[in-house]
Amino acid sequence: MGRRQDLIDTALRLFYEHGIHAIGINQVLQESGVAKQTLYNHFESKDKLVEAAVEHRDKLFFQWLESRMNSRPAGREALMEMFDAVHDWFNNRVPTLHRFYGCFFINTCGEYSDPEHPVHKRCAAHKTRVFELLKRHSLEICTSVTDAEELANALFLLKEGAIVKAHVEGDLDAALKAKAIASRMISPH
Amino acid sequence: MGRRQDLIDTALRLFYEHGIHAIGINQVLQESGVAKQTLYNHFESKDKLVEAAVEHRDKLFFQWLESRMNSRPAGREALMEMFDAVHDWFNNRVPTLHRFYGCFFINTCGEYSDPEHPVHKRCAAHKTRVFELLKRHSLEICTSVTDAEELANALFLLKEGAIVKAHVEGDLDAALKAKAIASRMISPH
DNA sequence: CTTGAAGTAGACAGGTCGGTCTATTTTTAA
DNA sequence: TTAAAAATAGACCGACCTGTCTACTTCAAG
Repeated sequence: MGRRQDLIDTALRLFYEHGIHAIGINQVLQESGVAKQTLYNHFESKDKLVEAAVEHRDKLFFQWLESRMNSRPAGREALMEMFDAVHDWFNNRVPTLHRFYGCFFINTCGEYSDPEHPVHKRCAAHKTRVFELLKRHSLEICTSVTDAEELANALFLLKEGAIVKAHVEGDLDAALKAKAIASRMISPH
Repeated sequence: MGRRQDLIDTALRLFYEHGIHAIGINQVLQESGVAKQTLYNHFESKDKLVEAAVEHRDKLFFQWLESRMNSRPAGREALMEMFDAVHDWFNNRVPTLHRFYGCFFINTCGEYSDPEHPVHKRCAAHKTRVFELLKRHSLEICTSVTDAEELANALFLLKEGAIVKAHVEGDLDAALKAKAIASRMISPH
């Protein structure tokens, strides 16, 4: 793996569980077993490590979601699969995503509220990427681009809402409820 | 107002904008113009001040939302008004809620992920309170309690999703898009 | 006028923060 | 085998952290 990746993995795990400003560089070093100078050979500052952790989470999450959706026929079934996938995530059945502590990107934007900050921008880019994935599948079952965008938007909001409800209120069935709503929205097509 | 409220107001403003762990007690003291000992006369620790800030935000936000919804006839119109209200919030037209930095409760849960932590619990209680408000109005236009709960849940998810989209992606029209979706969901009733 | 509560200013304590530096050891490749 | 590169441990820096303590001031109620 290499020390660089060890640092990113450990940092991501700690940042995700406790928040970024609550975790010091020394804790990342101790838990990863890497020396301080090695960290600063790979990253010029804590902020750069944060950026790398966000980028890594983006890759992990997006690839997981995309492959889950690709396991089903494009369009309606893939879109429904998204809700089953996040349901598994909420209920800690996806080890690669760690234990569920809400959405890392939402949480991180709570700590980096300035939309011009590189960390915030990376979080925004992740969400946009997921939205484009939904839009791609929505196009399969919609008669116009406008309809597809509206459907993708609706599904996106339901998914984000479910993440929030699952994390803040501890509602482990939030994804299934969102799926039921989404199902009703698509079926009349 | 009194020093205690000065501290809560200042703490809430700073916590909301920058996150809780990024703000030190000394900064709250400096910006509020209160002495350190006075803070520790009113609050036994920073955590208690955080709790008070969350409680205050709950009061501010809920009273604002409820009064906005009460300005319209109960039921469908009040529910639609919710989306107009949060639209104003996203676009910084609600001074009492400060400039928009996403949902303080969502952001705070990102920093206090343990669901047993008092701060997390207060955030969850806030969301539940809002949900109950939606349910109350949903009951006005639904034929069964089950239907009302499902409608309230759908509207809740759309609203939470819109908050996330507005904050993370900077989509200032997220509330209006959510409203359009909600409108289509209610009209067939 | 006095007494006591509340607030102020600021030093202080022990610890952690991000980050730099040195000196040593391990690893890698020529 | 040897020289360069990478990683190590850990001291060190100045700043900041939460929280305590002391000494002084403000001010209202009796």
